[in-house]
Amino acid sequence: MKPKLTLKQIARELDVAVSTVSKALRDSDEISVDTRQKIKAFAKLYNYKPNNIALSLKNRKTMTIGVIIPEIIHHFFTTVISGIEQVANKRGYNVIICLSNNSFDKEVINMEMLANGSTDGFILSVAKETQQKGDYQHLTEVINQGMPIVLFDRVVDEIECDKVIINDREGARKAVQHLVDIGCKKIAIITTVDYVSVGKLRTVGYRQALEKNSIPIDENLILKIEDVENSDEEINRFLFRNDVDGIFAVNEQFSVSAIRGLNNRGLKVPEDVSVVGFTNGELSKRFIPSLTTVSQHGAQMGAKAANLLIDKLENAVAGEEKYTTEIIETSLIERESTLLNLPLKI
Amino acid sequence: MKPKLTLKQIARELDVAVSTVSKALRDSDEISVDTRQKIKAFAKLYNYKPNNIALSLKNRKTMTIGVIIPEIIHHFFTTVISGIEQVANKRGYNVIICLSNNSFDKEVINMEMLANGSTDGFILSVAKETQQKGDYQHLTEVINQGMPIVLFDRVVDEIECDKVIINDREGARKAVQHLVDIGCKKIAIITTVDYVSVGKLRTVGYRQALEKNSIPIDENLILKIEDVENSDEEINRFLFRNDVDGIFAVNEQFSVSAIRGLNNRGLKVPEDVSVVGFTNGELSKRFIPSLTTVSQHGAQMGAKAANLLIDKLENAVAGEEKYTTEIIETSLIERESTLLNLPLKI
DNA sequence: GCGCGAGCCGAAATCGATTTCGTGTTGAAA
DNA sequence: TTTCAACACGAAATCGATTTCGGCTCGCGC
Repeated sequence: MKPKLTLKQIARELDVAVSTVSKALRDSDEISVDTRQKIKAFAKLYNYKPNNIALSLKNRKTMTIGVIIPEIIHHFFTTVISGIEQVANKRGYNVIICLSNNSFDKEVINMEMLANGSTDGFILSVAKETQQKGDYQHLTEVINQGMPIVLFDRVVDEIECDKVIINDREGARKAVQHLVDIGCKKIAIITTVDYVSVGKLRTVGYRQALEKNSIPIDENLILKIEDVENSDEEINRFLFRNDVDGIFAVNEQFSVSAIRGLNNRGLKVPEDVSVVGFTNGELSKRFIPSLTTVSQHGAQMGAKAANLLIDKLENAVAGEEKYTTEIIETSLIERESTLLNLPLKI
Repeated sequence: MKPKLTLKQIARELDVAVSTVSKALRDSDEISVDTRQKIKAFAKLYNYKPNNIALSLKNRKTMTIGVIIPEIIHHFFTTVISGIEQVANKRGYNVIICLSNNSFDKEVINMEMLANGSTDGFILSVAKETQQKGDYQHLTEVINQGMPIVLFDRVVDEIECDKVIINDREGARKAVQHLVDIGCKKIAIITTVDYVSVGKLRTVGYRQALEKNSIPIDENLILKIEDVENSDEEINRFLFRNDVDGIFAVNEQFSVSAIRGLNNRGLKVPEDVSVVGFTNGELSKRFIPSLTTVSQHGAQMGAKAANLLIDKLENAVAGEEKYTTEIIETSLIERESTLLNLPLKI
């Protein structure tokens, strides 16, 4: 077990000064070619790598970005992470990921932990509890310290910073329009409570689509799930007391719960009822029937967020006060859950 | 935008020495109670937080652990991460996550990036390409530098270090035994190529279970998928040329592909064929029929790995050379895909 | 009144690297 | 021979915090 090689050790070994070694390794022409080659050869031989911590301290930047997400269970977030990772690594940055588990406290703790020198900036999607609470002090504090933040997906209007969101309202509108197009008359929505920003927006899109097609909105057909853990029974009861021919569900879980509920009632998808979901995850692709769904292009979102953040980091002085909000458009992926009598496809 | 507060600034502001401030904040009795209170009050007021980078440099430890996983798509890995995160945070450590995307090169690059001071140790599951290549230099090098490593799931026998694995062979055996118990006679396995360690072990478990029950092993019923991306057609063809009444698939993807293939042939699960999968993910829980599956207890695995690593970090001098291999037992979760005529349940 | 010890505090080294500035040597030009 | 520039390299400050060690002041005892 050899402890790691430092500049000082190289200097001692070669009987030169530390500064000489440093300069030689960075190819400064202040150092003679001879000495440079000798030092570089030595360094290569013993596999010298500069200590990142020392560099971070000296340069006052860490070259890492912190990502905080509510949960990793949702496939959507994993795709976003992939996007962030790709861009960050390409541009020379590391990525630290922390989970808030949708807890306000853990979100705050994580941010504090990372803000004290560990990262140069943040990419985050706020916890459900944080949205409910409406307390964004930890965000403003970090921003005030001069750390750039990029919010994505679950964003906060009150905070001024770069944001990347998907067009939830329009995505929902497209989904419902698709249901209308294939002939559905009684379309239900299974959504979340309103304080979850994306759920709210998708509900708005649902209403707009119906209005546009002059379909009266039946408030009984709007199901807002409060307790996500036990959504199954609630959805089941909902489907037993309402007759529908189309369902728009704002996530994968609700979609399959709906299908199961319909099955319980003896109804089949897509023969009796058509279903459109949100989030193009494994579940949607592989379910039987495979799910027509609104794809959020998570990787693209992550890439965008990373680019925004790094741009800000590297032009810290230049364009100070301009914040942008990027909107990622969705696309509807048609699959079996809204098709009749078509050959199976994935 | 106020730049962050440092000890030096506090010292200047209060007209004392830097060392006094430092000691006061750490409650050293070298400093009078008066001064201590004054300094602490000031620090609290201006929300002073020590710079982690400086601490890392000084203490020669970063209090963060690096996690490198092949892919985040598999739900299994996300559960492991949750387990790691929980333990690490509880014990005061940060977690950096990097993805290798199953690429050998990216795995090496990530490790080098993190090894130079960013982390105190690693938890990793090696990339598929790395297992295929059999090149583990990057691992030995890091270990030689005195950095502890914990390998999990896809481990490498040639490397001496702590390991956490699940009992793949036994898990597979249980799964196949279950198929035998419910009356299956012709049981197929859909598995991976042999260089993926876990796939190989699960195949061994399959063989053992059959032998134990005196069922002759039909090599035609062993399907090794090479091209995971396009496994669907291969599985489909396999099911058209073989008559089976039970299928053991080594991951979720293969399970649902199999069910789809059976449906294509007009066979139903579980009425005509029973299916057992591996990995207790969202897909298994929510699929219709929901999948009987071998649960790997990923969170438990991650927690174990994190504890092993941190133990090693904190007893660096004491127990140097003792490496343990923890085995996480699996459990079989019975669901609809192996049940006949039972009420739906999740 | 002097000395000694306790109580408080400050200077400086340290972690590992970069960078500015200074210094010594050499050569050539005057 | 003197002087000055170019060249090669070294010393030291710096980033932010900790910690050792040394020193000052005051009070108390003799």
